[in-house]
Amino acid sequence: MVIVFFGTPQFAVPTLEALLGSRHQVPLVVTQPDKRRDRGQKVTDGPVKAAARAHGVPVFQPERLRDPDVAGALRRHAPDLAVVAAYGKLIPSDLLTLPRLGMLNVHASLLPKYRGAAPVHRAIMNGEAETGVTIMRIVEALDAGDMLAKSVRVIGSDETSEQLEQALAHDGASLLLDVLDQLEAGTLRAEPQDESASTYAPRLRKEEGLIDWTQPARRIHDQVRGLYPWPHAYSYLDGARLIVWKTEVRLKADTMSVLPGTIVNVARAGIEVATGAGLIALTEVQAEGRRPMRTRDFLAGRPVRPGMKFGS
RNA sequence: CGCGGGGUGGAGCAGUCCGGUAGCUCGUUGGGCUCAUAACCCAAAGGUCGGGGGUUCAAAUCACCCCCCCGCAA
Repeated sequence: MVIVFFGTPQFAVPTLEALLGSRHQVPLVVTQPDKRRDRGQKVTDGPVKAAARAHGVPVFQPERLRDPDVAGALRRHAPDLAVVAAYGKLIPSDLLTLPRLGMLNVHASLLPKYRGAAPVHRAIMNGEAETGVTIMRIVEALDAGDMLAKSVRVIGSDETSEQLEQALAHDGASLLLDVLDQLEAGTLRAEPQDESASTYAPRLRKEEGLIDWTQPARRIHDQVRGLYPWPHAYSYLDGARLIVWKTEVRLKADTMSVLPGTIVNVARAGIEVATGAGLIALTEVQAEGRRPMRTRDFLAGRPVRPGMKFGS
């Protein structure tokens, strides 16, 4: 089949590469316009753009999908199908029917749960035990199309969004190839989503990284790994912001009298902080202007003592 | 030219404003103590102070240029 690919971030790359390595043809990759990012406002290629160029596939970066030349550009390739993986914007309805067989989406959740932009991060932050990938048809409503295939994946108790997302990206890539086989064989079965069971996983905001120490240790741990590596969890110590990269939940019940956010023990293995329920040990942190480092190293040059308190 | 922070033995930091023997915590190596240890005691090795030229009797420290790292913002 001739397949046009839509995608932008790292999550989409395995799917793109799976298609490029398959018997299908990908004549065009559509990705978000380059943005100035990083300090110095440099313009750098996004992951999908870089991957497409590395494979010599033409890249199309329309400012707006509603622009008339977009449909024309797609039509020129007479696609049988379009595959979307984390493109970053809604596809206008008049484009959905442009490919002969419509458009499919690789979504990183077990739909109808976690529709939206940040399904992986939200699943971890909510302490889910498992999640997965769903291949669905794209319809006008966000992530509401009929489901064609699913794969389930267990979430490790210390797994980060970065690790989980990468794993799901590969699950999704191979699952998509299966679906394409079934599509061609005519054996595909579509299952409608149960609207009443749907939940929404909105885009992450920076402020969600601020740690609320009155939350239970388990929940803070989920927040830290869910927001890893972006936008990351943080707090304030001695008036300076401290990014928290890695934590461990400590099951100690003898510190209930200490105010949440108070450092109760300083050890090489981690700075133990009182929370709303239990202790949490900070094992990898990053101070302002510094690189991320193990707590052991952080402590070598800083006067951190029990009794000090994190602000929020 | 988007804003700001930083680059000092292997790691993390102090010293820089007010130039003049490079320091702290840890690690490493050797020795000691101990039933034992991530503990403790003694000793040692290890540094072109990011790079370059400049000012000076003298530069980690002052002025200038460059490189690299980090956060914010996007």
